[in-house]
Amino acid sequence: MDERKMRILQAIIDDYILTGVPVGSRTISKKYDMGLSSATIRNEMSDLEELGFLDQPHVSAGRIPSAKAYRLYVDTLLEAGKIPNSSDEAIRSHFSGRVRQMEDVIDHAAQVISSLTHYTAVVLSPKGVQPRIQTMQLVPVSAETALLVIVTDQGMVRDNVIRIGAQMDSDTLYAISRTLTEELHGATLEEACQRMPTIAERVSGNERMIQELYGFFSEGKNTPRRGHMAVGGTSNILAYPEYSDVDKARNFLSLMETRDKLADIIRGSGGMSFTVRIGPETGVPEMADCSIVTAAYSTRGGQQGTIGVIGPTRMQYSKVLSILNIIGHQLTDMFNEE
Amino acid sequence: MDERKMRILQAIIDDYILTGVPVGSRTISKKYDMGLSSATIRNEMSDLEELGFLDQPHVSAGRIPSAKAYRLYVDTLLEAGKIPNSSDEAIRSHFSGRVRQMEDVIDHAAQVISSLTHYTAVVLSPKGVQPRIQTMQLVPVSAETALLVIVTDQGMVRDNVIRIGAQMDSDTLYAISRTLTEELHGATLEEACQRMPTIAERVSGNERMIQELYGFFSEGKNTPRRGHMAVGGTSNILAYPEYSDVDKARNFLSLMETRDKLADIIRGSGGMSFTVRIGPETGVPEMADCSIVTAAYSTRGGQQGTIGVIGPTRMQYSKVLSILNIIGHQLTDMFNEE
DNA sequence: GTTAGCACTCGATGCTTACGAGTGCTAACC
DNA sequence: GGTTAGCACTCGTAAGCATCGAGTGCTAAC
Repeated sequence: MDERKMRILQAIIDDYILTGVPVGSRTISKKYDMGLSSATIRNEMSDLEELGFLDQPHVSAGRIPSAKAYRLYVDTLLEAGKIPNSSDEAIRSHFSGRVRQMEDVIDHAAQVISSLTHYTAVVLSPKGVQPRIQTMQLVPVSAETALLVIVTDQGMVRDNVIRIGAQMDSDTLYAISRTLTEELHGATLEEACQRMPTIAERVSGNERMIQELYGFFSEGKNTPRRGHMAVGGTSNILAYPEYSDVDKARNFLSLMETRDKLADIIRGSGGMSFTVRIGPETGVPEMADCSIVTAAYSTRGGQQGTIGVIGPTRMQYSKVLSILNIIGHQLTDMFNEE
Repeated sequence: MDERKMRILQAIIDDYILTGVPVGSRTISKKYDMGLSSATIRNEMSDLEELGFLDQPHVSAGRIPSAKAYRLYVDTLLEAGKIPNSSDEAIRSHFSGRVRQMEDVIDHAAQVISSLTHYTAVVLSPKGVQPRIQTMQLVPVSAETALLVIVTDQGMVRDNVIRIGAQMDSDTLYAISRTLTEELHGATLEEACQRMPTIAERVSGNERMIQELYGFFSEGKNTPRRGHMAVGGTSNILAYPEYSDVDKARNFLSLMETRDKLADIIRGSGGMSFTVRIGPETGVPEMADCSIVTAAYSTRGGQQGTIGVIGPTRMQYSKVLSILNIIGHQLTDMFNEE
């Protein structure tokens, strides 16, 4: 695998990413002036095919890069560490200065990424360390219900309507809230469950509410909540001829709709700062011709969130990596300064 | 337009909805035993075409119902008031008894509707009367930020992180919350804006917070928040041959992604309890071959929410209407009992 | 080692033909 | 007069077939 083969392979990948059409020897020798005739290229291509870097759809078509080729290509990109930070400013301007809910930011990020890349974008809210309760507060809603608001140490907010046994005024609820915060400050949901007996003692005469709280905690602890997830640009994939087959497209799109499965797939990347999974590497049959690129961002407290792009294997990896890099940093900055 | 024509038209529509293939005279005379020969049917079909109820893709194909035919069909359905309540129980069981956030219910409803109908479902949160503030509460989040929770008279919850000028402990925030609730109880967001000067006086020394509150109110009042919207089963449309054309499918899907536009379209139905818009009646070019069926549900306080189904013009109207009817009632019940 | 030349492959394109579903019309029938 | 059998006609679809050309692999000359 000498340097010339490398250059030729590079050219083939570039061309194929651009056009999506199998590329022939003449194209390479003319368009990317290598100073070599098509016949020579042909010989090299034959070698590259033997090495497993190229596939041939059929004899009289050109070659297309194999997953192995993309892998090499991407590894080279990543190793060189040359993820360009082009147009950094332009991208940053997509996020206005207004302080917002984390969820809004996540939704927005998915929009921005998908519209910049023209692929499908997925953004997952941070997750990692078990969140710990910082403050609890009950807000009266109606005679029989109250809103339970929990602020975690990560600054995340979670709320849920619960039934309270009897009508209580705002002050009573506040008093209970203080007690709850006192007892549960710093606790994970799991610990909160265990401490319920103590709570029940201190807040006596509210069995109904205690029960609801318990239900809420244990539900929260058992369903490892995937947190918030935003998906943008699902229809973008249809623009690529790889998915002009309606059945394939439908499979893909319905996968995008089963949020839990999708979240698992995206999270499958582990906590690496960058991950690129190419075609079969994704391990998902519906994504045999897709690649998934993910990047991590983090919030204060070390929780890790994931942003990702799903596109055809012939994806503009370099562009995607650079965009994810910038937006990942952007998000990290935003969540840390808050 | 005698009764026999009506029966024939009915049969044609039924068959076309079922198969999606232009239906010929022989099919009608055989499959739906009318006691008439295909020749007679042919004559009647010719008449029906002249009347504008049938279209002919080309000479040697069968006929397909026109939008006018569907309109007649649906009107008959609706007038007869015979929206069947079949399998009511089965559908109701999809909603468990647990009290939940309105948003969860809405998301869930979209899932249920799309999986029952196999079309695309849209659910919009209630809207109508300007919501009025019932309770306001500030919950400490970090040194510089607090979570502002607003409960409206409809039992809706809205929250937003705001910056507070200085560090304040929970009691201080609670005291301010009480003042805010006192001053703003029963106010719309618009009125809340106007009353800010009074607030500023009573809560002096917190310019930063006052400013943030004002920003929040005026933003909320100006962007007529579309509320929450859930979409389910967008990929279902691809199962119908009408959308096997990739370009068409892409247009449709990207329309489904531009949430604001979609919300406008669905809301375009007004507050009617049932609406059916067929093909061109939708007024949306991307939906020329689609129909939109909507139903209303309501919360205590008379706010109106909308549930809707988007599918091909040859939609199973009767089934869809019945499902929307049941789920609409279901939602109304759920939101009223709370 | 490189390259021109050439036979060969095989999908894509386009044309012709055959088929058949379905129509409209006419004439006979009840 | 409504109904129906019969038949010519239309037109989209599928199948068959020749053609084209992009691209290859191989060989022989440079």
